[in-house]
Amino acid sequence: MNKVYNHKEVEDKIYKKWEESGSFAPEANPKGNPFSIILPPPNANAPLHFGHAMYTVEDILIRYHRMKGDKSLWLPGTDHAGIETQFVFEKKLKEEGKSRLDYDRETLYKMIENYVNENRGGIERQLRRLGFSLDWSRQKYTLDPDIVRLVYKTFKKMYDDGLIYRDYRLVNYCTYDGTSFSDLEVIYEERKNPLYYIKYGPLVLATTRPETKFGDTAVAVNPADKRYKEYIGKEIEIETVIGKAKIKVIADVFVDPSFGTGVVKITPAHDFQDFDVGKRHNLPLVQVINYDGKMNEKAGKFSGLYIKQARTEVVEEMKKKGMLEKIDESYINRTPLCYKCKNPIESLPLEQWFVKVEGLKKGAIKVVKEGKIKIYPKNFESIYFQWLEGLEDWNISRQIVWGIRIPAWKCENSHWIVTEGETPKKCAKCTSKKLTQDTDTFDTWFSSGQWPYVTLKTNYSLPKMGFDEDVADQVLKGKTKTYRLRDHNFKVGDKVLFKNTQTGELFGYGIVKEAEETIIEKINYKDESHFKTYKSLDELIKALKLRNQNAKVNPKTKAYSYSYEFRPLEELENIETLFETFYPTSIMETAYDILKAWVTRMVMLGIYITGEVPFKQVLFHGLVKDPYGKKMSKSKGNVVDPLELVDEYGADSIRFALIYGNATGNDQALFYGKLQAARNFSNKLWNIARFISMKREALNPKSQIPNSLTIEQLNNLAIEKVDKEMVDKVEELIEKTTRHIEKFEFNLAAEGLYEFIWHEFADKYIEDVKKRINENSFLILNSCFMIQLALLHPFMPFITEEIFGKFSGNNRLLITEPWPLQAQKSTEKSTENTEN
RNA sequence: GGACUCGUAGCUCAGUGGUAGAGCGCUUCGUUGACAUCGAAGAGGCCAGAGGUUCGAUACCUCUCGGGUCCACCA
Repeated sequence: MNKVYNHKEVEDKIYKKWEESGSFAPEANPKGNPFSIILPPPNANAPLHFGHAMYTVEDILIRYHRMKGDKSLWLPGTDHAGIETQFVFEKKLKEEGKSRLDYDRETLYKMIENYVNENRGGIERQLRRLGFSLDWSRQKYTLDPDIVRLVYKTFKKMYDDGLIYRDYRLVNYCTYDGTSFSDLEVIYEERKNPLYYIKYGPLVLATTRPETKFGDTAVAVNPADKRYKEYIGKEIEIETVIGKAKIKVIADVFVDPSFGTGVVKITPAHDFQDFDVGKRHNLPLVQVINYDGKMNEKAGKFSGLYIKQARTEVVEEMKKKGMLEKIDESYINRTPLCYKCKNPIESLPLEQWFVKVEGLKKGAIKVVKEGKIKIYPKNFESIYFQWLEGLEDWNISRQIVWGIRIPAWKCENSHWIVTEGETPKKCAKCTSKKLTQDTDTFDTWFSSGQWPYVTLKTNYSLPKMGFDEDVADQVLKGKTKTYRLRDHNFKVGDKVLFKNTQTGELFGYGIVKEAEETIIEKINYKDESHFKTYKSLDELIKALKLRNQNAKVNPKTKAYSYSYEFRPLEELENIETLFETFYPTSIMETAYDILKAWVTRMVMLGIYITGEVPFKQVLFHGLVKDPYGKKMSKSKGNVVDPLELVDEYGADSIRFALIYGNATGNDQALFYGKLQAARNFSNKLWNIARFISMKREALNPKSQIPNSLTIEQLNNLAIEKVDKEMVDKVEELIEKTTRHIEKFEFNLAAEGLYEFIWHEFADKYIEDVKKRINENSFLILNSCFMIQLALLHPFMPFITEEIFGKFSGNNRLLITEPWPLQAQKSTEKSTENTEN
């Protein structure tokens, strides 16, 4: 062993070992209680940023439960991130001097698809480097055909249940990006917007939007406002920049008499509040701004001008005609902006699909109130409730191509036909065959809001067998074939899924018709390996003798031959999926900043589709800021690639540093000192291991010294007072670490381990035992350390696994070793306690 | 306007109803075999301020001040 621990020599090797052992899949503990976490899917369009390293919390939980013997599933996936991705891509196009309008829908989609696919592999590599024990065989992507099919189904069901409706309403519309947005995607900024006092016949009103004047269908005053009492309900004659007009004066309580002059113009087509007022008073909707951000023909001679230009020119004209009483140039208000491009968001009337949230949100509130979902840290509960209580119907239409296209068609008579994805032949109402599909796609959160359900529902619990393209083709043609496999031990009648090795797509399943155990020989020939099968070991030896080779047969050369009866893909839907075992998932662990956009939607949709909550617990972690405490963002250029730091400090140190000294749910700034401390800690571990292995050799190089003993065995072994105390303290450490992990106090668990291993075990105990080491004290020393390694494994998996491997020497892996237990309290002792 | 959160050592942050903790930094000392990515010893805090509850508050409650975040959205 080297004096200094070198993570670079260890990490990739260990990760490969884990993967090859199949430990990441729930099959590692097939009989345990199910425990599952779905990875919050990162956006597929970009590499991970440092904040994603906080997934460490999930890995800690998964590794802990796996060691406890639970059937543990951590399911990875990526999200197509509709608007985010298309926005990034369009920016790229713009840099190349092009625009999305240069391409038709299909071409643009393909281009974005290619762009995204380039990044997806990178994300996977990053997650592996951080040591995350994700079950890669279950990986999912929001645009996988089987996922999309389920999303369609949900939409259809909601439509049939009356939970989805189409409505002509105001939406937040970005005329620059050409799409509408949900309320969550609008940001506000304080801006100086001059307040114009305009003469409206006998009245004067104040507005920041004089250019929308052409869309006014009323002016409003407060019913209690004595100044304007005489005008209420009457029509007044006004002068406008495009001639004389008449307009109604209405009374509505929403008008604040103290603002401006106490008179408001009502433009139902371009203001959310006015839209509501318009509904209350039956006012017509006059749209004067088009979706391209220009004034339309209703604006007379100003039509064709962009909003900003139109405003300037309208004001000029008003000045000329003496229609302006005054301008308050210093007026500041909060202007709605597009969260992506920062251009002003317009309120425009548009026909869209909406989700009726009333019932859904009540259900989502109820399950948390009833404790069916528990939220940690607890204070996020109030944010959850607050958001849901104020939630209004959810606009799920997006006018972009990147995403899941809405499976709805409109016939020539404007009837809508919603399907589960298939193209309808004719309209059900008027039998018209002239149908056009809605060009919009779903809001990304509509699909990711179903993530726990769809990922588990499209993953089958049967084992998967990969087949090459040509073999797959043969199987598809219905030929029964025999295949040789090394890793499985099936019986006749077992079912196996067939997967295309190249594309990863499932193409059917097979039932084992014949199964035979064989011996295989691996022959390396010109960089390629071939396998030869023999019926028995004797036959193999005979063959080798013929070739004048020595018969060195590895026990792993056992193989199994099977022939399958092929069954088609369509039948897959009737096969048991992971859903049955793992839904509801155990914990949803994510950054708190997507509580509203994602967590609430998963709860609403999860309950709606499955009748059950999608997860039993929600655990929030904080954000990782840059070293100055500022939020990391691409535009600021302070984003840190986790791989850079993994290279420098090792994955274990990154993981440990993120957990240590940070209370669950709190933000933290990236702090290099802490990374260094964590790296020093791993070196400390390494040198403890080095010391112990040196002593092992010095004591008795040949004899079999057991690797690990339980606390009970150690209790019987410890004679010296220091040893006894050490065993007691280790037992206490087991209790403490377990308790802290169970309570999601990962920082306390990590701090406890750090403190104990370094300052108790190394600084004191080893220093003491050094002078008096013998076989007995060595056993205690060694076993206590093995227990500490196991406790530390979820936090620092690589180095603990590496040391464990060096000590145990056999094929056991720490990742699937049992979690250390305290000594069983003897009945005698516990009666004593109760008597006291 | 509403909600949440933070204020503890020089810096970054844990923590607890009962003598105040870690990492980094700082001071002094230590080179023989686990480790200088180390060890030993040490300096450094009226735990933002005020009031209340309590035998006792840094912790619980109220208010004030000062950071941060989120929501609503102003014509």
